[in-house]
Amino acid sequence: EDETSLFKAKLKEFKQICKEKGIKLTHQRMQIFHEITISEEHPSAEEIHKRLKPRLPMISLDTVYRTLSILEQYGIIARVQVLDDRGRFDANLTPHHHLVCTKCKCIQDFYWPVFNDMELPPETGQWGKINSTHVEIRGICENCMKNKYDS
Amino acid sequence: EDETSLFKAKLKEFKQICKEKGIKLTHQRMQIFHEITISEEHPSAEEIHKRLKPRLPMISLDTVYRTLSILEQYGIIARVQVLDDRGRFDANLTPHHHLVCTKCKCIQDFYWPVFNDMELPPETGQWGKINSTHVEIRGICENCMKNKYDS
DNA sequence: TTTTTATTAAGAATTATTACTATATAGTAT
DNA sequence: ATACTATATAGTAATAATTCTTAATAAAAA
Repeated sequence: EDETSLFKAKLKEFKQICKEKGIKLTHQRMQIFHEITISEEHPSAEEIHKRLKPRLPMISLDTVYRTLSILEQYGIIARVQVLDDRGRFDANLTPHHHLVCTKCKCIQDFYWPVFNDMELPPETGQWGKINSTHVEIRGICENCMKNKYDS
Repeated sequence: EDETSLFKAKLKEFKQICKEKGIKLTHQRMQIFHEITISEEHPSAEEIHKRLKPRLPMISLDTVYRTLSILEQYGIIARVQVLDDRGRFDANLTPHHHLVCTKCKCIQDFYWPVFNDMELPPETGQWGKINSTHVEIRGICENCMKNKYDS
């Protein structure tokens, strides 16, 4: 399918970067990269570790953390830090924004081309070198609104 | 000056809320409230604790955390969570946005009325109840750019 | 294949934050 | 002003997320 080809392209890019940067291409790294790439819900390191456990029973949490940091460092994935929660990761690098539920802490992507094309206010021009611009909307998701009398 | 009168107004609001909510107005709380209100650089709990230490040598870090949580809970201050860093706090509740340096982790406010008045993309309408919309720009601040060969 | 060097697993250490508990204090009634 | 009661505090212990340490292992280079 399309998803698979997208993943293959990403994997190729990943292998390329590893070669360029002299990073060893280990089985664990490939698996972690795969897991983060196919998932949509911005998982945490611990979540990824849990998902890999059945296939890689010996994989350590530290390796997951380390690998995610490296992927982030080389711009292959992005770190999403919202709320007072654990760090979470996102392999979607196309310009997008986040809807964050302050109750269940779910994160949903949304796209906003009109925003992406906007000119930033002049005061930001003197600040330094801008790398990313991102909108974070906080609120309560529909699902939590429905279950407001829970717990 | 103007700053002082602004602080006085905020303090009055704070006292009012304490009275309404049955929260006791302690010396520590007033001092913590003062410190967060006069500071511009979104200090962490630990930073506030450090700043209060000379005046209040016995103040515990736990009290600072607890008080900041209460202030946040009652909407008197806001929590700013960026990067993989500790939580930081902001007494500026007027709609504003953040420039975040990924190197020194400094946070600078900026204002963008044009953005505030924009209509959000339709897909966000179905998501749930929106409480806040905030732009986060990441990059390297001018100061870190200058000192790029440091450390 | 052998050597070199980076990476791994496991668990210890660290850091930010929260919980616990006996004492102290604010707010209120006396 | 004094006493009372509930809440807040300091100090310390506990927890949770993340990073560090080290000996063993695996990938890339020779």
